Amino acid sequence: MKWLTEEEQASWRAYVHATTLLEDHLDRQLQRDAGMPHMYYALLTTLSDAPTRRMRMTELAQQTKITRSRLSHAVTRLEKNGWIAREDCPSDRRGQMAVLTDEGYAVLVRTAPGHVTAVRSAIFDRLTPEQVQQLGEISRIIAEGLQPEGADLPWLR
Amino acid sequence: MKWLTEEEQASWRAYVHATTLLEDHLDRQLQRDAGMPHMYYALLTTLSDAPTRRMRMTELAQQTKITRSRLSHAVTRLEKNGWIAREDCPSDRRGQMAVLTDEGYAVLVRTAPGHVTAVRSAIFDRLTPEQVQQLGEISRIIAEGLQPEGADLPWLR
DNA sequence: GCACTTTCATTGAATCTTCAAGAAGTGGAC
DNA sequence: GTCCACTTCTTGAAGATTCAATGAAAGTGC
Repeated sequence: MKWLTEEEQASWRAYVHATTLLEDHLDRQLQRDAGMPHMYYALLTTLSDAPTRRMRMTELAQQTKITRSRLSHAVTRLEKNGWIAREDCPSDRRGQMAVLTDEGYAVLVRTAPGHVTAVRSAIFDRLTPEQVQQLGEISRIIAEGLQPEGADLPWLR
Repeated sequence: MKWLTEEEQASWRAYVHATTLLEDHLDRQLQRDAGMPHMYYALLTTLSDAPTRRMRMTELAQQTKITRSRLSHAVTRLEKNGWIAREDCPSDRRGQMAVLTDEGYAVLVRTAPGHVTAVRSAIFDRLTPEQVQQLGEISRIIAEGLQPEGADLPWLR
């Protein structure tokens, strides 16, 4: 059993603090300005990047790294807001498509600038270009290690 | 209004993915092995580092970067587990101390190795020493920017 | 002492997440 | 075609978090 070195402990503590504060900060910013938490906002942006602004539930869950259950609940809520609609999947009768509505897209258009500003001022305005690159690389390594990668293993849970 | 560059976007996406997956992973590991989510575990470890294993509520909230409200609810739950006890603060009658019980300490002793292993294998075993240092530095910069620092400004909320 | 402001900590309601269970469809073996 | 294992998505209940409001004590100015 190998413990953490002093340096590792310090980095770990700093990481936990930073992620806690940042999540809190962005959730609050988006709750105030867009009426939803950050994860819900991420669902909308992910959909908006999809070819026809729609995606299978499972794929949306995979791309946003959340469980299907969580996604189901979230979509139910966003559907009530009129920002997402559900459609049957034409090729698989078990499937559902989540569709970004025009109204949902409008919310995104309206709130994206404020959100980008929040992200910028919390992170990118404070980091050097090298650090931005390092953050990306480190994040990719960590994320990679936590994903089954192995294609069709149970991807999460 | 300045948008994010390609590189910034990529780093941001990777960061969100990594933190989502990691939080999920550690919450699950600790829920399974210690019967509590990561944040609750962090409360116990923070207390265990304190001089007499006790701390004022506000200070505990500050050190763990959470709101007092969240802490109140968490301590209520951990009190039910018998892992934390509340004591009146001798010097300030408004105050409460959260005390790590022997039972709570025992849980920590029993589960710390497994948790450290989980953290190691998810992060530190995958990063070079330089990257560990970079992660710490980047995290400190981000955390610093999100804390009022300004001493007695409303520190959070 | 007295009014006023601030701080400490908690509470309840609404919201969000997790977990386990379950309904329905798919696809392969035979 | 039938059986069986697997995938897709949803659901309800339990637990966690947020937000606004509150009571009580401490500090401040006079």
